[in-house]
Amino acid sequence: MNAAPEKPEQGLPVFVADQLKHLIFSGELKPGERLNEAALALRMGTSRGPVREAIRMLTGLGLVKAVLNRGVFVRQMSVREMLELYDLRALVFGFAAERATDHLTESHKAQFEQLLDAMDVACETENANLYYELNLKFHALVLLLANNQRAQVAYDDYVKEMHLFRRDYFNAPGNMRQSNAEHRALYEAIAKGAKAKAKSTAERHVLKGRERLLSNMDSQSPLSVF
Amino acid sequence: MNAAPEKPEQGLPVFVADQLKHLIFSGELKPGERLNEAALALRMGTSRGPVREAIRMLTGLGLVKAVLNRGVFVRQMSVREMLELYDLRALVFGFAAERATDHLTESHKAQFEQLLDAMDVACETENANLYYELNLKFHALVLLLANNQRAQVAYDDYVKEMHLFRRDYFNAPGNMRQSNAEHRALYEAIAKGAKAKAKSTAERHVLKGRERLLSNMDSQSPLSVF
DNA sequence: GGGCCCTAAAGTGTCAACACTTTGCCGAAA
DNA sequence: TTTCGGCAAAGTGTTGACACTTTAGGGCCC
Repeated sequence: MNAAPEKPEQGLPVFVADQLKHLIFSGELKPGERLNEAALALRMGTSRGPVREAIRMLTGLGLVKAVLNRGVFVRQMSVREMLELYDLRALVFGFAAERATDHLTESHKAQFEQLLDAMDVACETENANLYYELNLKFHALVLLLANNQRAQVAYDDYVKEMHLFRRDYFNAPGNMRQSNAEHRALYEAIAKGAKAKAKSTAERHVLKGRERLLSNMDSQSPLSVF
Repeated sequence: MNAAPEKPEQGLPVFVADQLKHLIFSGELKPGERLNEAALALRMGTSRGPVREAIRMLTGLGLVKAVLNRGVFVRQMSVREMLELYDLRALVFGFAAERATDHLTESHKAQFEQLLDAMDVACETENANLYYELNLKFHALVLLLANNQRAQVAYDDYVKEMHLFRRDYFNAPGNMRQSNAEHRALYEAIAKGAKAKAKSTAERHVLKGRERLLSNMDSQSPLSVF
């Protein structure tokens, strides 16, 4: 159960921080939950010092929130924050799609088509997990082609951050086919060099997720909304 | 010379981190410079523990970079990073300007006009520092009206982060008048509710800064470019 | 039975000491 | 003079101990 004694190659705090990120994004540490320094130190096989430093890194990244004398808690995203995040994600994805038209090579085209086909297969076999993975790769490829590293990590952070939202509303598959149709339209716009089309298609593709969230909110318990 | 013994109200690490941010953004700690834990601890009147934790927060924020066993260094921005940052800043500012059309009140209009007039005065008196301050407030007001807190802090971070660029190229005033003309055009577009116009005007306004940077790079020593 | 205070346990905040790594200096050999 | 080896100083990495705050539980009074 102990963490792997693998790589203090970059210092214990970094190692612990990576472990914690994994615990958070995998859902083992749930939003709102408190992080116990002593317990974590024991689990990671270090003293509390490196654990505290790791936690401070996460506060800088906005993954946890510290309250004086009471501990640090995994950040909880409100609906409002989630909606705002969708807006920014759509913005950056649109930006990336527009730029991607300038750096598309044959090799990239092949990757795109391979991904699209694989996602079609995932649709037909109703394999939501696989589709999710491929979907991430598709988006990552667009961001890569945008040739703007800063935008790339920003988008990546946005996606990761969305995992801090409580999971209940967040599992609306079934529109995989619809989603992949949008992917194809986006790819074709990029391949044609149609910048404006690529941009608006990409933006709308992300905003679809925002709308899904909103309609899910309406139909669910209204007390958790604000 | 010692830091004010004012507010451990939020914990020493947070206090130290704030001090460090101030040292960095004020230029007292220059990009590339190393942070000496013991010296800082002495200066802040604490032990090294809280200093280390504060530094880890800054690494999470991307303000400093740690190298194992060799210390942490104030981050240095390359030209490429600076250009990428301008792109994102333009994107977010355009987004904000578009949204701002939806939340403009009479009170805000008054604030805008007051700022614009004050900037005109700053232009005529060649008061670059004052213009810079007012300019920040103008942009902040647009972001406030966008009604998206996440975009607001993102934009703020972008602006602060640009201070990590070496200062040499970064002092091209003289186009204050031109700049304020763009401000006026942007405000008018927002006031009219012309979303597309507001968006494109805002984007271009920021990208002007990017172009200035590029032309400055061309005319200066070519060895620092990459 | 319900509410209040008091106390012990748990947990966070801070510190000083120790171990290890890097850096700079000095002298000896070529 | 230059270079290489090694020693000492400086600096970072980590730890365990101690102080303080919060929390939970039990007993007492009303």
